[in-house]
Amino acid sequence: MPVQKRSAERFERLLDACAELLDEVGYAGLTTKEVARRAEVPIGTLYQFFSDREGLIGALAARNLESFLGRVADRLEREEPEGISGIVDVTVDEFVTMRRTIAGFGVVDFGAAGQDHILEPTLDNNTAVAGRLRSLTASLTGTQDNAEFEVAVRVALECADSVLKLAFRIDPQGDAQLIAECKRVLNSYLNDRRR
Amino acid sequence: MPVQKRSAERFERLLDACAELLDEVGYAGLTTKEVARRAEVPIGTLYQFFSDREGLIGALAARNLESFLGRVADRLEREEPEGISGIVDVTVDEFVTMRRTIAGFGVVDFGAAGQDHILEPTLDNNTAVAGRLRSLTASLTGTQDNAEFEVAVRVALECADSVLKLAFRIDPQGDAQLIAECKRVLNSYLNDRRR
DNA sequence: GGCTAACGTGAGCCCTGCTCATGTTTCAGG
DNA sequence: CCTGAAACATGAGCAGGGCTCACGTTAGCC
Repeated sequence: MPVQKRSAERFERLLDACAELLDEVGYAGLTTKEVARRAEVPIGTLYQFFSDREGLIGALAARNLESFLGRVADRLEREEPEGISGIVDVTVDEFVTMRRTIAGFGVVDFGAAGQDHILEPTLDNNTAVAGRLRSLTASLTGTQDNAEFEVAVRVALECADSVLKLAFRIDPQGDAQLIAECKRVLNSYLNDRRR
Repeated sequence: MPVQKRSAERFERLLDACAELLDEVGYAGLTTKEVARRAEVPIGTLYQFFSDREGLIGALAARNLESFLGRVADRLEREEPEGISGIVDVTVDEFVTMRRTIAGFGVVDFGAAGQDHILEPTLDNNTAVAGRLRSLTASLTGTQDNAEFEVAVRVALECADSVLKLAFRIDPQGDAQLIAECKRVLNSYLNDRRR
């Protein structure tokens, strides 16, 4: 991570260029040379900030995650939704909104497929996300924040991620029916689990 | 697709080598040069059978799909399981078995992530799989094979795929608790849906 | 045997990820 | 203001990957 001011700007520019390019050419088509060219940063500088191509994409994923958690935390605090389905609504809707508005979010969200352990070196990505989400929601639901609950959140997160990916594969704006189905899956599962 | 005998053998050897290598070096680390070397086939010949690297992996995914559908169809016919949860059991268990025994299955199953439309050019992979699974199960359940049901199968498939991927990320033999959770998700969702 | 189409081959082209030797800038402590 | 060291900047070039293509070999029909 850079500490000086110009470096920090370049760092952000590189992430922005990376996100844009992911939307244009996809994960496999992304080249570090083109990212550097877009950001108007020499290739050597890119490699001063990021260990390698995966590190670059991982940093983008981390930025996405922080942004997502911030937005969800804000809305949960403000709206204090009721019960599981309220939290599911907020979380899914916020994910959908980001998917529609944040460049590259559809390709890497919190970590590109196949490529893991980029957010926390010892955890796989969605586990890291689940951990953060769990501490966010446990207080709201009053649910015991135990091992059972942890598993439930992890499973729910995997399902949500995959069904929403499907929703956006069908329709670039996100197929409404499938977004509704996503919530249905989560509600059915999480409600059944509480017995 | 090759037609002569020696070619057909080489074709299979290439897929086998590809599957092995995927387990060893992962999706990103797979090189066509190494696949060809392993299969003792010149690199030019590989490109006579497969349009490119993705075509090679796509062919492996197609072979996996046929194998999976064959196994599931066999077991469903033989055991005639009761209700939704019976079918879920058989299907998930068969997937888990293949995941444990078929080389490369954990990496590509029916199509590597991010990379789509390799089984059917117009459909995304899991939609193609869902279509095949649907015609397999519709007769058994007596369920109307309608649009509603199609959506349900697609959603269920995405969830199953992602939760099982998680189960095998946690434990190379497949975490038993998460495999159970996978069935739970599917049962909760599919039962709730029938109302 | 002759002929054509299918199959077989691997040196090498082009492009990519990444490095590294060499400079330049920043800034704390004097 | 000076000075030194640490942080930052740079881009030619290397290693290695995907894929091609011009040229050889075989299969199988007449």
